[in-house]
Amino acid sequence: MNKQNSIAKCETTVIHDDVIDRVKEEMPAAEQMYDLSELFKSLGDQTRLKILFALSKNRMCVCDIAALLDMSQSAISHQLRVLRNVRLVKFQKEGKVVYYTLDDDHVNEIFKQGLNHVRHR
Amino acid sequence: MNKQNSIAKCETTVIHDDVIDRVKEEMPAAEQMYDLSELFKSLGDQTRLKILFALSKNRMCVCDIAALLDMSQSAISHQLRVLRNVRLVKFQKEGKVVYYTLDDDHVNEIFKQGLNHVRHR
DNA sequence: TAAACATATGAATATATATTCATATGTTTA
DNA sequence: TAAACATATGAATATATATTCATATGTTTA
Repeated sequence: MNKQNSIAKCETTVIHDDVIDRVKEEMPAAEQMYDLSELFKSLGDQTRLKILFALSKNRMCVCDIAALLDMSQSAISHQLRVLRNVRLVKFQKEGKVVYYTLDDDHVNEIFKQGLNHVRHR
Repeated sequence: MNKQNSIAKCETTVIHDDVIDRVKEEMPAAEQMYDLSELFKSLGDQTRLKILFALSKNRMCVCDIAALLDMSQSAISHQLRVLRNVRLVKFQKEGKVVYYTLDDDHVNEIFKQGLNHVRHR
């Protein structure tokens, strides 16, 4: 009841119906929005950012990354899975060692833009 | 004890000490990493992405956005605060209405790169 | 000035997620 | 083949966060 009221109230006092209609049509498909949010979500964590930054310099095995970041092997492995899921990293097995690398160069571009924004205030 | 053991074990079996040392030096400052992760974190949510996308098309007031996304005014207001905190949006008051706009063009660039990645598989 | 209104915000709640712990899996080597 | 090892992963836990609800704040208008 409270919810209904406030929505009704809001709808009647909307300032620009025309803008809302137009923007609604231009809004990207729900699935793309979802994928995009998953991608940025995966970038929104210091541990994963550090992993990606490290991999942008060199391929590294799980144990290397754990040592670099002073974190447990398990924690790194879990985070690498997140990065794999959004295709930010890929890996090659060499014996029992698994080497991770960046999947493509988009990451570096996104990084660059992000740093631009952060530095620019 | 378990933790100590596993870290010690890992350190002795690290594959590339040289790489680790070098990458450690090249790692961006902790504060930049933090800011960057906060920026991407703010992009890692569908509601906020939709808000940003909408604002890239037109300035809109809070009530417009709530109507567009079919969400409560409060929810939108809370999310706008997150976006303000990372300087992705700014606002102008006109009477009792508050119009929000994108703070700069970086967002659009980051968006574009993100969509490239998502579409490219 | 009082009422109407747009927005902001604190507290509560539900949900998502990062890390740990224990252990499974698969490969190499003695 | 058994032991050593690198990595992956499920369950548990602690913490972060999105939304709701109630209400405060500040502006306009009757």
